[in-house]
Amino acid sequence: MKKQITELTGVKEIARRANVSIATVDRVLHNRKGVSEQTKEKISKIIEELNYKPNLLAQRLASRKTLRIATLIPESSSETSFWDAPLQGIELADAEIKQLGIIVDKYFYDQNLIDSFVDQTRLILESKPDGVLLAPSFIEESVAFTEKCKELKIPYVLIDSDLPNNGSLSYIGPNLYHSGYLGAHLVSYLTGPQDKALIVNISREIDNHHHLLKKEEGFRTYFKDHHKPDNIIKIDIRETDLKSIEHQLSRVFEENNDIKVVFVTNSRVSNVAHFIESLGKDLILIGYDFLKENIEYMHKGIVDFLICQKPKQQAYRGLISLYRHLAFSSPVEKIYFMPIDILTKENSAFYRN
Amino acid sequence: MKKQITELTGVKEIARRANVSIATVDRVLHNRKGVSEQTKEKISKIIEELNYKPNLLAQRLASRKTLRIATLIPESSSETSFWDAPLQGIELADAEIKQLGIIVDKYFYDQNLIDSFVDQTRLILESKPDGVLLAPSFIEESVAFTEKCKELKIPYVLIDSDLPNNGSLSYIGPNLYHSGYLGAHLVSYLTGPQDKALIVNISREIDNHHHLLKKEEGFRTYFKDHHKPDNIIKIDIRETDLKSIEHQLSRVFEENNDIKVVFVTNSRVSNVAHFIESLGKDLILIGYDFLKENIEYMHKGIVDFLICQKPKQQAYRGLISLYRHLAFSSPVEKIYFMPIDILTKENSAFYRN
DNA sequence: ACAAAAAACGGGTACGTAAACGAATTTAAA
DNA sequence: TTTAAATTCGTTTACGTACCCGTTTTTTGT
Repeated sequence: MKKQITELTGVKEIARRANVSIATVDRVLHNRKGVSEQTKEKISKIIEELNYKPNLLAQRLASRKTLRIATLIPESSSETSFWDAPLQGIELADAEIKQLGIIVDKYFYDQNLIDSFVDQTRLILESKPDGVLLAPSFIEESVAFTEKCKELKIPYVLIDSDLPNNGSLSYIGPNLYHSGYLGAHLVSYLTGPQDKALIVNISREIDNHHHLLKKEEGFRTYFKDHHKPDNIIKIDIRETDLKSIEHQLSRVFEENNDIKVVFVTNSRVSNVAHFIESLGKDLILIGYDFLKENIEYMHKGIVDFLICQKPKQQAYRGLISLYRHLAFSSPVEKIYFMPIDILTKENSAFYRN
Repeated sequence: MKKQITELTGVKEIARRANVSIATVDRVLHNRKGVSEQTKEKISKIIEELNYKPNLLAQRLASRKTLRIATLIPESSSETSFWDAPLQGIELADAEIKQLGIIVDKYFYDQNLIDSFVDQTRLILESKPDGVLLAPSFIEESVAFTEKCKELKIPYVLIDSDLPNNGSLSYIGPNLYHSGYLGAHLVSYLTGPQDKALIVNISREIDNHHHLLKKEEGFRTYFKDHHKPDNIIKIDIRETDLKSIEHQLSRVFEENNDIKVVFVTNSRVSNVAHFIESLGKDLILIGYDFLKENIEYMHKGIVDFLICQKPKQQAYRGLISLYRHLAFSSPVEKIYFMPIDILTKENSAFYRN
């Protein structure tokens, strides 16, 4: 004996009203072929009227296919633990959606080895995933990869840095220029217009460098607007071990003993802090990212501000929106700039990375 | 002809291995009675072995009941639009979960009328919801309400302010003390240790006041640690229309012409900004919340910093975790302090409330 | 020892949608 | 006109779990 609960919605009701079977309704819903123009129109109209929204639960349940999403980010290195956070975001999202029939395959590359990146992209393409989450450190190679994805109709989401004019489903990450601009603004609270500033770029690969240049540009622009523009010194450090860094820094400080502000364009600020601490000068130091070592120097009073953009959230959001796109074809924001967070001694304990 | 996809998981597999029916497995899963101790143990063991996790989709689909969640927050008033943001958060979450069989009933009260609050709580209890999201402005009445919820086994989540030692499922909101402390820390960047500070509390109801006092306490503690503690003046403004506010402020400024810093303990900072602008003095002004009018004064340079704690996110998170708790009995963080965000002219454009 | 009550268990349908498969109908080819 | 092919559509099973209802087994009482 069937219990007939009168449903006012659902394919069944549509089928009843249109005087067809649910299979036919299903066909027009997924606009598969095999339906005459006439009945198709009739059904469409009823769907419209009922403002039918499919039951997402039933939909996912009935569709037997398990979606596979590949993620590709740098591996955490001994030099910086920055990429721990995005990985955590991925794992968090993974835990949430794995129960819903989604498989997340994690791939990693070495930020100092272009080849490792290329290798991994090849592996990913071979595995034919349904979607890709990518942190595109190497621009040229990333473009090549995403082109292939486009050919294969694999949607992909970019995090951490963008590939302009690229056909990604979404970009989730910082607005680099503005974060540099904000850095200079903070500096302006702490200094007079005559004080000299030092910009420190620490990065081996020229490609990652692009990331840093954007921040530098923002920083310089603010100084141009509010300070004497020639008050800025800059140093590029390509040898990224601690010893080389300190060596280079000490050279700069010997040559310029009137530096008041130091702006480090990435998470390597703790290395600079280590040097400045030994220097014993009372400088203002601003850097990036919520890393353990950076926070420590902030609490010591060596680092004044950290700028941060929720790397964990970036990856988490990226995966979730990819999942929603694939599973429910939900709309996705094309560009999602993360907020530019300011961390101080006093609020870092509450920060959500 | 049935297509037999060999499932390694699921109740069916458990039933097969235990040599019982699905129904029996179901009984032990929900520990309903009607199963002998013996078979119960056998099944439990297999469940353990298989590390069985129920398919959430199927679970929700099969359970016909639609969950109802009631939300109770202040209505947006002409005096402050603060509560627009939590409402948006609620609506966002609502849109997401309504497709999953959850109904959200929204209730509102007037922050200046205790009775309206009590009335609404009564309505909510009559409707017998499965869960409640509450912004407990009036402490005593809120406690009475939550007590009844506990009796009726209705889980509830608190946002915006906490009821200490209360049996809520979760509290999602600011740590008020630390946000005040941070405010003072920012002030310290902008002033010398001799400068005088004015604390402004603007609130009609004594209950809301509790909220403000916590912030004030944090602010004062920082000053005690780093400045002369007697450098603080304080004013309580109970008549909250613009005219009264300006009248009171002008009196204070007449009596104290050496005030350098103004700390407004809630979102009414724009009113103070309006006064200070007309005053023409170059003061440092810090206040709360990402409201349109506040942002405007920040861009004018009247307001220096805004402290903000994602009210929209608070409500959103609250609803989502309530939903997950009810639908999937997911674990919930007992206390979730929101990050303490610092807004300046330069990063407000990217802020996510 | 026997009936009655209680406990233990299985069969089967439902949730709302997907999709394979086959039946019916129309159209095109001969 | 006949038949093959293509188009249009309906029936049915399946997804994994919940739970009603009826049947079998065990326990209890006399």
